[in-house]
Amino acid sequence: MNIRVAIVEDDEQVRENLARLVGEAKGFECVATFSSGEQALESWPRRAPDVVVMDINLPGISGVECVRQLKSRSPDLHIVMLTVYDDSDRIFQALQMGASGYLLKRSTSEEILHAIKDVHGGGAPMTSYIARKVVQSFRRQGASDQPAENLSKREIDVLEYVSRGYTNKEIADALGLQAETVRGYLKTIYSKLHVRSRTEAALKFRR
Amino acid sequence: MNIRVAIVEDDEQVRENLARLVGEAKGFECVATFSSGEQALESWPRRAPDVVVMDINLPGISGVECVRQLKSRSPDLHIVMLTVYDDSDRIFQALQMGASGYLLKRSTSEEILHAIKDVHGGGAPMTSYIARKVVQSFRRQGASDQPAENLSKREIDVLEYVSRGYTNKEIADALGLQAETVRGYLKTIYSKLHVRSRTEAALKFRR
DNA sequence: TCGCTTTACCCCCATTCGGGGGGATACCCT
DNA sequence: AGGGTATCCCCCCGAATGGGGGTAAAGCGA
Repeated sequence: MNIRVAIVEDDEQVRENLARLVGEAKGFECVATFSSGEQALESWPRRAPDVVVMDINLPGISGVECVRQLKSRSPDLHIVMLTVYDDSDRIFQALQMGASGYLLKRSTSEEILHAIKDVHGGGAPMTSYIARKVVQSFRRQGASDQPAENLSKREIDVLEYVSRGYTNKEIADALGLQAETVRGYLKTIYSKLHVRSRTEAALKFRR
Repeated sequence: MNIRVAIVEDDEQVRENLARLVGEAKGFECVATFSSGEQALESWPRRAPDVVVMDINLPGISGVECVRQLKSRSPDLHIVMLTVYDDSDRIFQALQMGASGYLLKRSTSEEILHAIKDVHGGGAPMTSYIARKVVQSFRRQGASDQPAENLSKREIDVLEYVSRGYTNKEIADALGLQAETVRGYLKTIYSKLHVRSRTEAALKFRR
């Protein structure tokens, strides 16, 4: 029983090479190749592949978004992302969306086939370099869960209103402050929570 | 055993009248009066009152905010709000913050004493006029819980990114759209969810 | 008394956002 | 063929937001 593999990759060279590698290897089978996320989502085979090898950097819709949609259709799908850079933000996003493994594009043929076999068996393959990035991403986000309480009383007051969808002016009215003061608190809240918008802050607070 | 009552009301006339009413009535006792939310929060008696009568419209911090802070200190506190207008927004806010009852300022002495006795016994007294406003508020907010799914596929895609704290531009990149298109979707999302900001939409989506 | 934090306020500035208009396809249903 | 809906794009505008500075008083522990 071959492992059925699909490939989503815009670079023709890389795509062809991957397809040939998978097609010729014993125990593997390349059932589809796509040059964009849109194409993959449109022409997705009725009989789903076992593993998808997906470029994280696609033109049009991103690899991360493509992962999100594929996983919502086939939750059991195993997806290996291909990355060129140490793009830890995107790596973390893809993790959240349900990707299982990460490879650098310059991996060897053996590493690639091993990774496909690995995710198919439920593993989470990634190079040690990528693994370190992933750990860093998790730490960055886990770190803000514990010490979320180095916020001052007043900052928490403000955050509570933010997390109810209030505007700065409404918060100022509710707390008897100037709108400028509320903005001042928000700035320190953002830096303490490591976020860049009120929506992110609200979501982190209402975790 | 008297019902221990505290009063928070900025208008001296109203405050005095209420204090006298409560102080002279059998079974009631006025243990504190405050002319502002700030004063109430600062000088809150160590021995908490049973019931608080609170003006919803205070100078400085609002009655709603005062309710929020008092309830976070004493969750068992029963609070009756005094309202002059048919301010259904504030009424609903105070409800969320933990107030129990609502009175119009022009209520009779009997109505006021009855309301205090009522909340003390676990009731939720309010005039029929206010009750109707409350029901309306609930309907406005409950209505958007059920038919949250008249959103189109694409709108849900956008909303999912919004509820992860993405900006419009980031969403556009992820979905392969123009930022203007994302804004267009957001506008219809807001009207369908009856919200006015991405933060509110995100919170409602992640209900 | 010296730092330190907290609270509260202020300025500028570029970008983003929200609300109001439009459009243009395309599809489905009747 | 007409009505409805979904998708995608565009304009304007004023307000809100986020990021960068800053000041100053009050409180607190060392």
